[in-house]
Amino acid sequence: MSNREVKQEELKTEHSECGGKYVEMVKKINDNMPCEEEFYDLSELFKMLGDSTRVKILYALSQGEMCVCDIVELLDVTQSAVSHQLRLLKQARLVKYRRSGKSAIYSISDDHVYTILSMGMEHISE
Amino acid sequence: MSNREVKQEELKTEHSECGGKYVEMVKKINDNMPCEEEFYDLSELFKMLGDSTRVKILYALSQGEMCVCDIVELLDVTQSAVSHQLRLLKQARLVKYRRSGKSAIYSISDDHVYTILSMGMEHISE
DNA sequence: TAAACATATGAACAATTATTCATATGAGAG
DNA sequence: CTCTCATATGAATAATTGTTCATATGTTTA
Repeated sequence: MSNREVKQEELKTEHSECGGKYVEMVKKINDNMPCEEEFYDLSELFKMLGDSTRVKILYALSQGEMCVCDIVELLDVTQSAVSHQLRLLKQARLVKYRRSGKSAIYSISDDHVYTILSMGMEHISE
Repeated sequence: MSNREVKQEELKTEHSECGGKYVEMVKKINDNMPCEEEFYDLSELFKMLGDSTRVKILYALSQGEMCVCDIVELLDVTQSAVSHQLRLLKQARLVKYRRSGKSAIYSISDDHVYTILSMGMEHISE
């Protein structure tokens, strides 16, 4: 018996008495709940945006590709800190990079990132 | 002399030699950088979405308002944990609530939240 | 008013995480 | 090959944060 089935069983038999008004809805939602992994990935994505250094980096890169030393200069952050954060962003596939001589040129890896950022900015200015 | 002006001064005089290719662009971006507070607020917003319990709660509420015990049942989380997280979400104005008898009915506070969530879900399924 | 239920909250603990410092790697210039 | 610049990385530290447990608050019902 899967976890989901167990959960439904509980829904049928053990729903608290708090109202009952929502029992049906809850049952329905439960049937269509994204799986654990999906929620995990989603929260990991937002976690990446949930740090002001990283958000600054992403904002900068959203204006165009640039190398690490540009970012260091633009923001008020150590080279080491920027590099560490870029590694995380790269792992999360939010940015990509290429080497060019001594420099490493970073850029936003796809348009979704930019859209999410804009949504966020729109939201905080209401 | 403001911080921003100092920054620009540095840009003119101390830009690393790494390329120079981006100096002009960096200068331009620097002039239009959102302020520290804006970045802070933005990252705080995403931080709220950067936890799988909270994301689950928000997803549930995106399907319709419900009381705490519904959420507890739907997700696999303690009542206490849910309550703590709801407080944070409320503080961040991502959810609102009203009392109805013994229950507290929570709901998403505005459509932006839903949009950002959807964007995120779209992104992770590429 | 007492009992039962729904929710909230404070304190403690464990886990995660961002930054710093020191140093390593990589790449071009001389 | 050596020096210098650009970037990366490991270890240590400090701070933040999510959950749990115990208990408090608030609301209805008997």
